[in-house]
Parts: sequence; C-alpha cells; structure tokens
Amino acid sequence: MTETETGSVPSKIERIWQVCQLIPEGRVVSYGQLADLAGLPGRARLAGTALKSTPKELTLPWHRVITASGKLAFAPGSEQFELQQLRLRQEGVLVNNGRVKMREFAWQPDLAELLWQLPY
DNA sequence: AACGTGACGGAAT
DNA sequence: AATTCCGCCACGT
Repeated sequence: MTETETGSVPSKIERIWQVCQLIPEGRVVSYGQLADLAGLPGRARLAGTALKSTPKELTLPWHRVITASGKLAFAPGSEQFELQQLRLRQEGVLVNNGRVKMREFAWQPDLAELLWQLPY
C-alpha cells in the first residue's frame, strides 16, 4: 500500500479499476482501450497487471476485458477461461473458439459521459 | 538496485 | 489466419 493509493489521487492501477467498473453489461473492451480510457495510452500490459492484482474485496466486471484481437487472454480450457466465457455468454456476448467479434460487441463510450462519471 | 516476468499490441513474416 | 518479434514498464524476488 503506497501513499498515492491511500490518498485522494488515484494511482494508475486504480484508474484502470475505475474505468473497468464502467464497462456496460453485454459489451467488451480490449486491454489497450481500457488503458487509453484511463488516460494511459499504450499501456495495455498495465491494464492486465491491474486486473491481475485486483483486491478480492473489489468486484470488477473483469470478464468484459479481452485482447485487441477479440480473444480471451486466458489459456483455452483453463479455469479462468471457462469462467470468463460463461459470464460473457450469460450477458449475451457471443464467444466462438475463445473469440468475440469486436465489430459487434466492443464498448464505444462517449468520452464526455465517461469523464462525468469518473470520481475526480 | 538489478533482473525476469507478463490477464498486451501491432508490425512483420 | 497463425506465429514470431520486440517495445512497453510496473511488480515481485
């Protein structure tokens, strides 16, 4: 726990958590988009790091985040892969061979609306 | 403080 | 369409 995490200014990872929280049901975003929306262009990997380190008291719709090519990031058949696929399907997202058509399901947020919702 | 790792991405092959 | 390569940089050891 660092200073910035306890203070009022959210750390980079906390901003990623915040934006993740805004992804609507039935839509997906790529790690890169998530980073962009959090004000961290080019930091797709950090988005992955952030989700990986989500504290368990915090429940995020992490299953709505997939790779830019539309694939689930987990190994096919793994525990997490199956869970993510199940959750996505439960909210109407079509997943075929571990892949989602970004053309159809990508979240396209209105930036003005997004800024309005962020708590800072 | 140095070093390897990785829930990524995009360009090249 | 599938792989390989390499830039990116926060984290844990």
